[in-house]
Amino acid sequence: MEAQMGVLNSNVPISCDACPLASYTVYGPTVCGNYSRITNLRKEIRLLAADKTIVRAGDKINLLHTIESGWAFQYRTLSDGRRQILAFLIPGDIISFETLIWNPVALPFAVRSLTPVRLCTFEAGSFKAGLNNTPEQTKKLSDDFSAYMESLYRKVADIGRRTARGRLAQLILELMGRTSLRNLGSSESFPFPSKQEHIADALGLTVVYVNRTLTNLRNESVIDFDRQNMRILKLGVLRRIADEE
Amino acid sequence: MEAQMGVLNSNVPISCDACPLASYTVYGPTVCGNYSRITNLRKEIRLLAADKTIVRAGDKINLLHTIESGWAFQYRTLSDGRRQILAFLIPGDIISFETLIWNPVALPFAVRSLTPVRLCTFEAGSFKAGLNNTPEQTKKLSDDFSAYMESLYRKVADIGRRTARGRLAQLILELMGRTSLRNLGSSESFPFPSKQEHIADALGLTVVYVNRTLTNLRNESVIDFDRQNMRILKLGVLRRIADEE
DNA sequence: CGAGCTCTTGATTTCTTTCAAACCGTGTGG
DNA sequence: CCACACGGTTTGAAAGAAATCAAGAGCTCG
Repeated sequence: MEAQMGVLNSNVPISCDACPLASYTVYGPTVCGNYSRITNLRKEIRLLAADKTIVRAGDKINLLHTIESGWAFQYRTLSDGRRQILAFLIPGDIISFETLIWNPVALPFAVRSLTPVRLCTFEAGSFKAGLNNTPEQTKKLSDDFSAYMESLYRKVADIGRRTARGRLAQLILELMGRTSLRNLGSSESFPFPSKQEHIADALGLTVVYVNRTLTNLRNESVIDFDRQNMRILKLGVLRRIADEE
Repeated sequence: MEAQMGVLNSNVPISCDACPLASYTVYGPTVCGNYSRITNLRKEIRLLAADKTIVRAGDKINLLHTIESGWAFQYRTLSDGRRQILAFLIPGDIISFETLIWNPVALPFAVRSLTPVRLCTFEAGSFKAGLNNTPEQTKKLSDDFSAYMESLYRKVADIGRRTARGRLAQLILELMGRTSLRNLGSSESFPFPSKQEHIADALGLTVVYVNRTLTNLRNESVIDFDRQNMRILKLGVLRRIADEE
């Protein structure tokens, strides 16, 4: 299964300089110049099955997790159980930016594995201290944080103002872009291991309606998909839908 | 009009230690111990009429604004003009947290005045340098940022998962809480100078439907309101609606 | 006093949900 | 190796929530 995610299939920790994802992480620049600092700071590698809690909402975490393989997602639940997914996390992502900026914080969301995941865990304090303050490192941190905020704000606008088709198109394009940047997929096809239920929870829709909308797009040959992959057949059309609907 | 907001009605800049809102700002602790530092850092006071642009989306701002009186709001617009309000800003709020954390950033949202506003503007660089790093100051920054993020995440979940009544109740309670913390209102009544159109844009609804929902709650005697104020008549009921719907 | 907003209400349409059932692939046990 | 159970997907029919269209009422400000 991990092999399907295209990263690693062994349980043996590797040093960060051998990690194909290292350069994409928040600490990428630090790893490049000085990888042993990071490797030494790593506390452990955690292996988790699919659909397991990684952190709970309200936790005061002093650990910092990076995803080495597999997908996870941040979410909140309402008192009656309705769930809203705030973001999907893919290999190279950090579980919680807020912990990096100010710790310890009571997390405003929970995080759960979507597929089996391998997590690199660090202790927040020493980790932050270990981030050398090169201009590159600072910029990387800033850029990653900005991108995260940007996608969060966009999400509010999308959910608030777009139709189901538009939201879906936005989500597909966002994940296409993010997987592509990390060499996990291309603009034609990328891994998308989530169930339609997760898509629904991410877009503020019901599973049934997500299915209908997805099926529409498939019937129009805009996209094609199965349990594990999303294929974009007409990128232009998808972009138009994402922009206009 | 500014008098209605309960703060100031003169154009004359005052020193921060005389400002009734100073202790609520991000630099509150710094002002308390050392207000002259902040007052000296202040570049100018800007006066703006209602419905004027404060910053544009994409701007790389190196100025940092704090609201001294009046309301403003952060928003994004889609390509076809649909608008989503991301947050209302009230006296004591900072226009853009991101600028405080990492600058200069291309702003992921625009900000516009809702009522006439008085802004205290600072240069971002010197301002950040001027924030002395007392534990209190650090904590205040951290707390404010956490609260901001929390309300952002909650907004995603609310818009994605709640019914119109639930969203409205959430918004009213949030603003009740925030104005109350700053002595701008109470749990019974607080200033709420926005048009129903803004409420609609904040909740991802249409004006017409906001009006109907608002009218419902008024008919049920849960709230009462006019152009400038919101009154909560049955706090318990409102809380229940906010929680369950 | 009139022009122009904003708010309010009614009628209708569209989008999305809900409920229900069938379908499909996969893994499991006999 | 087949039957069955299970979780996820798909489809249909009907109900419900929210949007749209349209017009009138009420303020506010020049």
